[in-house]
Amino acid sequence: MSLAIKTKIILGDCSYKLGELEDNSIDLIFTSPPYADQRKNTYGGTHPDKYVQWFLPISKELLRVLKPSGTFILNIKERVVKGERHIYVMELIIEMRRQGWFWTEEFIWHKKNCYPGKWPNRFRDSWERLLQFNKSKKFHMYQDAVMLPVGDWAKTRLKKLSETDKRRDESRVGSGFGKNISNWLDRNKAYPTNVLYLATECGNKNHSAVFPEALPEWFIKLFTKDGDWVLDPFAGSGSTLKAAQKLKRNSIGIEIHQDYYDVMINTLGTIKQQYLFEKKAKYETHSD
Amino acid sequence: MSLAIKTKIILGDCSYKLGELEDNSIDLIFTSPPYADQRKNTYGGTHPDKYVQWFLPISKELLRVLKPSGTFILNIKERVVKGERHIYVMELIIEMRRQGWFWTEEFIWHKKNCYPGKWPNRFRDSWERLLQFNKSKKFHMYQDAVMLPVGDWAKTRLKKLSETDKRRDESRVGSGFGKNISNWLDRNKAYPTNVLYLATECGNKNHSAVFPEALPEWFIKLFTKDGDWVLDPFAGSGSTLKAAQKLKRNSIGIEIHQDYYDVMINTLGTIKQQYLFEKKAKYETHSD
DNA sequence: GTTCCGCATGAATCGATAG
DNA sequence: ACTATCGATTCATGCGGAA
Repeated sequence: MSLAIKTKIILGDCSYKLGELEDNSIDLIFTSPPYADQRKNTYGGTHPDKYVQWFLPISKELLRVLKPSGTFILNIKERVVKGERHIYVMELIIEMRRQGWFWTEEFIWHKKNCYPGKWPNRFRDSWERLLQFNKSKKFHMYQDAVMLPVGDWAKTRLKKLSETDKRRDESRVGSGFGKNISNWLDRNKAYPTNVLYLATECGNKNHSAVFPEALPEWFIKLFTKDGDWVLDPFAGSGSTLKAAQKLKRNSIGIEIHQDYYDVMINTLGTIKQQYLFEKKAKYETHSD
Repeated sequence: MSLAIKTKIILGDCSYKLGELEDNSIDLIFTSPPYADQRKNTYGGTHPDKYVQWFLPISKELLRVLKPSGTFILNIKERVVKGERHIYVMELIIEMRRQGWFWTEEFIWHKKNCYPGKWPNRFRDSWERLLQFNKSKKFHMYQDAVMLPVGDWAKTRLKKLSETDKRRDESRVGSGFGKNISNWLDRNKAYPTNVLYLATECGNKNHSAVFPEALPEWFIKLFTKDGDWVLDPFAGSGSTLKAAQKLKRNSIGIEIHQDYYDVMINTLGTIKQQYLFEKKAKYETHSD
């Protein structure tokens, strides 16, 4: 038994590939499916009127693979169609509840930097939904893992201190000084709210992510613990998996597009699908 | 003819009192109806399951009284029922669209200071919906009225512009200087987004408002001009009407509760319902 | 090494134009 | 009439090169 963390990437359509995963095996699903008719060049693009119909079979599979104590976070935003916000997200929530999901909460991602533009009838859209669904009303939530510094005054000081602390932590492990710092930090921490104020990461990489790594990171901390299993059925460039690795969680990503798959293989250093099937080992939950 | 601004307050249930208003006469409806089961002591308290059914006749009347160029802003947030967010807001949006409303946009009120509290399965709720509905796709919007000072990005640019301006000033004294300045001022402002980051007003008063005055103020600036008509069918302590007065808009408030009605009468110095009926003058759109 | 500046770029949306 | 494509608009961010 080692403490090795697994990151498994599957190339293919999650509509089919989810069938390979076992029942009640995933602790957190965090994903951002392609929005309706968006990203046409990389994904097919689903018409807004058919979006719910397309997504429901997938969400049914997600319900199957999720542990009863697990959580599903769905990052989504309805687009504007003919001057109106389309209602497919509303309809999806209603239909997923019929499917057996509990719609526990709606978090908001308030984007620091949103897309530019000016229109006579509309301002720039600077927020997205992070819908929390659960399989049961008893789910795991580790609130202490995402506590925040209190107030603006503390924020600036904490930033500097935490950076200093990091460096010290690397050079001198267990010097006793870090403990003082952490005590000081604890006293100045508060629980966050259901609004996340984060910037998008844009213009840095070949395949830029649709959300910053801090987003999955926050939810992974909140809803899982070390060694738990995280799933992203629309893995894209792998932000969710990267965050999971960083936090020592096992993870599975499914991605239909070869380019993104390659990016993940190169970036994450993973157990590939081939390995899985050659060994006839599914994503076993025990460690090697 | 004077430029006097009218503020009219009607005591009664808006389900009935809206019938007294003329068709196509209101430029902006801004309201925050009693949330489901939330204010049992002051209002009847509508059960979440019957909320849509209760609200639809009211929204039908609102559709009638609104000008085709007008806007309806609905401040609402679904409550948690048995560990889940209830879906009555989703259902309401879908049903109001069937009624003929366009669901143009969803603004978010991101609360700077939200209610304290701690629960094992949920963080504090720090946002509310501000649903924008329209009667037609051609509605009035005065975006310049709500422009904001630009952030850090502009500061650098501003520096450069002022330098350019200086050079121009040196080479051509007097000519075109004013024009440059006005460009400079214009560029100092940016359009806002669809997220409003405002603090709640702490309940220092007897009848605390459910939203800060800055909230209706922002939408009144954005969707009306001087002398337009603003309606709040759930006027409460009168924040909407106060903002309308301040901005020189005519307004009508309907309030079912005597206490709140009295507060408004004392605060706003208004034309009362009695006056209206004695004179047989409805809320005429011409000024006195 | 810093700081500063320029520049590209993003889950966008509208209106006009073309087929 | 209905869909498809294109240009214009616009701002926070991060990167790279320069001072």
